[in-house]
Amino acid sequence: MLSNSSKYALKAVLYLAVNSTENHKILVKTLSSRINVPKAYLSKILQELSKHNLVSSTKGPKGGFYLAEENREVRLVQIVNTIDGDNRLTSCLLSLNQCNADYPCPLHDLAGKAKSNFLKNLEETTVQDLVFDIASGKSFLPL
Amino acid sequence: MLSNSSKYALKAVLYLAVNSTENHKILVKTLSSRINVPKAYLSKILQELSKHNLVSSTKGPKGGFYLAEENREVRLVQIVNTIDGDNRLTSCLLSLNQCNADYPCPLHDLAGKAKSNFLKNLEETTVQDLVFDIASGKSFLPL
DNA sequence: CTATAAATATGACTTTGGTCATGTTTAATA
DNA sequence: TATTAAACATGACCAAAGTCATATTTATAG
Ligand code: FES
Ligand code: FES
Repeated sequence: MLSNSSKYALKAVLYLAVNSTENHKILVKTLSSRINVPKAYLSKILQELSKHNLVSSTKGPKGGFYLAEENREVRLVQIVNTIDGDNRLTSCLLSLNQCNADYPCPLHDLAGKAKSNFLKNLEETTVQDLVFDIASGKSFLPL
Repeated sequence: MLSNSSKYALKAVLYLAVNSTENHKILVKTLSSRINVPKAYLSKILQELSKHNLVSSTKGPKGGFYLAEENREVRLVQIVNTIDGDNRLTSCLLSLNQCNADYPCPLHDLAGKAKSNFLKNLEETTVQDLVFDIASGKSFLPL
């Protein structure tokens, strides 16, 4: 459903969302040990996210990664699509084509509703929304 | 969500369900061209399914693959689990642990219902059920 | 009983996703 | 302005999924 890489990306963004601000940046090294993702690999993922303006960063001493206000409005689907590519979530379960409700495969009804529901949620939900859930104790950040 | 291999497995089983009987067996070669899956690869998948008694086969001249009556009662989840392993469908979206509703990750509610719904459907639905849908024009076999 | 047609078993090859290491650029600070 | 601490860029390496080829076993039919 989601690749390992986008799981890592989501964990990293959520950790930053909860723990960082513009004047409290976080080092890759720290992030790595906190969310339990290999440092070098996490680095590559963060750079990709940074290039697409989904997270913020500054170089040099006192630098690090953080989430600016704008980054908190990012929708989850942007993160997933940036890492996994666009059609991982929209392809049909049986063929490799787009899923098409007018010409549904036998599994379409089994998963179709679930799948489109999930996709819709990813499109509608922002990083900030998830932070609210965490803050209110509705969900927990796995480390 | 599903690996390529299990997509192929499902397509193959469905094709057999619709087009084969005990005295109308189908060659790998034929199946391969009909469902558009590389012959050698399909072979390997069918052998795996056969070993787990999810499809039937006989060797030698006039041999081939087919679905016996018992095979039509197979549940989709058996096919997927045989090919993909057991926990591809039950793992959490963020961590690598089992998904746990009592300690939900931030994505759990987003996808959790969808995911468990899909899983439940896979567990409840038999091959035969899908054949009914195809026969009644509710769904279509992608080739 | 022999020849042949099929699945089956095994393993090698290829591609892709994931992992890591090394060097380069940028910014702070002394 | 020199030093240094950090992200950034690039590419090599490894493991797993997917792909294919070859040899073996089994059953039919003549
Ligand atoms: S057509 Fe196959 S999942 Fe929608
Ligand atoms: S706990 Fe993460 S999906 Fe359920």
